[in-house]
Amino acid sequence: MDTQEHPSAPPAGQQRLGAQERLVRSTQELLWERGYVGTSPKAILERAGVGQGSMYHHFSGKSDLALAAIRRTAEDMKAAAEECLAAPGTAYDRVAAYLLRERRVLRGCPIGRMTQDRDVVRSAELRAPLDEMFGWLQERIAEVLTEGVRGGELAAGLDPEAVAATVAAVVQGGYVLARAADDTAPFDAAVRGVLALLASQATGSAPGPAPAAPGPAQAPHGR
Amino acid sequence: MDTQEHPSAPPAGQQRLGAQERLVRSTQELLWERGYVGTSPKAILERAGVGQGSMYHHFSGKSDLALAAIRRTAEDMKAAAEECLAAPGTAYDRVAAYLLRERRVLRGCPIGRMTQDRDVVRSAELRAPLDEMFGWLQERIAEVLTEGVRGGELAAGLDPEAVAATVAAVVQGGYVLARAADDTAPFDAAVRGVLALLASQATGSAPGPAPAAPGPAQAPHGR
DNA sequence: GTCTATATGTGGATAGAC
DNA sequence: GTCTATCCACATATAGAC
Repeated sequence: MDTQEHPSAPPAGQQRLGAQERLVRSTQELLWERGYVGTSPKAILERAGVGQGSMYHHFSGKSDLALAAIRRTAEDMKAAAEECLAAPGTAYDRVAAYLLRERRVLRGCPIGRMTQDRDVVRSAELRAPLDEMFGWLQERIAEVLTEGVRGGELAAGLDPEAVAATVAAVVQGGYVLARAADDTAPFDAAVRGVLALLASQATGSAPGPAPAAPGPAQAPHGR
Repeated sequence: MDTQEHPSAPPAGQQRLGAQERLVRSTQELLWERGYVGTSPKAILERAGVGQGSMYHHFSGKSDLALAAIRRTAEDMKAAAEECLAAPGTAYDRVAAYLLRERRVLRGCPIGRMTQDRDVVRSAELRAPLDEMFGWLQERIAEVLTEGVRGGELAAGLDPEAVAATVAAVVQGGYVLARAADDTAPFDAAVRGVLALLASQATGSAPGPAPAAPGPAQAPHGR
């Protein structure tokens, strides 16, 4: 018989993980749903199914735990974006893959959301993962666009850094518009718009197949 | 001699206003700075320089006061945007004026920020002003672009609704990127990018002067 | 109308037992 | 390592005096 006598709350889907890992994952979820100020240690503990002592043993406090969660989320997002941007195809195709990838639009971006949280932005430590993630994203998109320009697929006058920032901004702003409307339509429209503008930068004399005008962008968005 | 005997805290800049108006303005500021969850009645009262009784006399509670503040802010934003979009000039010029207008980028958008607040988005009443404001904005930009297409200034293939959503998203997303970086540069880059893409939609055979390639977008952004 | 006093819950963390 | 008990401050609202 085990000495462990407290399966108090089986945290639905994290049964076989250690307390530390459960704490990080629960925090990731709550930060996404409620933001930093809106997330209390109590809520984290309940979701993770552990007691307070457990949390303060592994982490120095709320901000320390949030730091671990934010870092984890940023890494996850980076990996998801890289999967689209590193795919085979033209530069347009790869940027389109990133823009059209399946997203639960109405939930918003777990990293972008942190940006609206005063306590996060004011802490150099908590802000660092956001800065690093978005910096990387813009550079990576710019790289793809630069390849497109060098390969003759995209117009030589295109400014890769500026358009990369535009692409990243459209996604983040699309979330904002969609949440205001409680409808994914504005997100889809914004993506469609920037893709149409980008498509018109295709030279048509590219090595690869020229991108067709983007369709209605019927990405399978969840709620 | 006046019976009023409590100039307890002169609320810096709102001296001559009634308590109700001071409460609304203080709430507008605090919602912008800290969001809905991060704003306590106590903080509002302190900034407004009034007591609790005063607040609960004019408003039923925090959410009621927030509603008044959000409505006010949405109206203000609408007026500011209309000023740019209704200006004389080509469609490109008017959209550019909106995108390049002076903004305190690192503070973010007071309306867009509400979008990240769970309690706001989940309340139909609190979300309504956001929905209405962003809906109006996108329609208004689309109108301007439609005029540009009809007048032959912009390419006939341009989709005004989609590009309008893109423009609105670039602004909102630009705020997110800038706050993550604690630097206005990503905002400026995103705006520069979308303007360059839009400029390439100009036919060059327009009635008005064809827009020059957008410059470095040295808008006088404050911190 | 506006103020102060009071009430109840929660936020975030510490102490110390097992 | 993990739990429970305890602590103080604050969030939000009500009651009632002036």
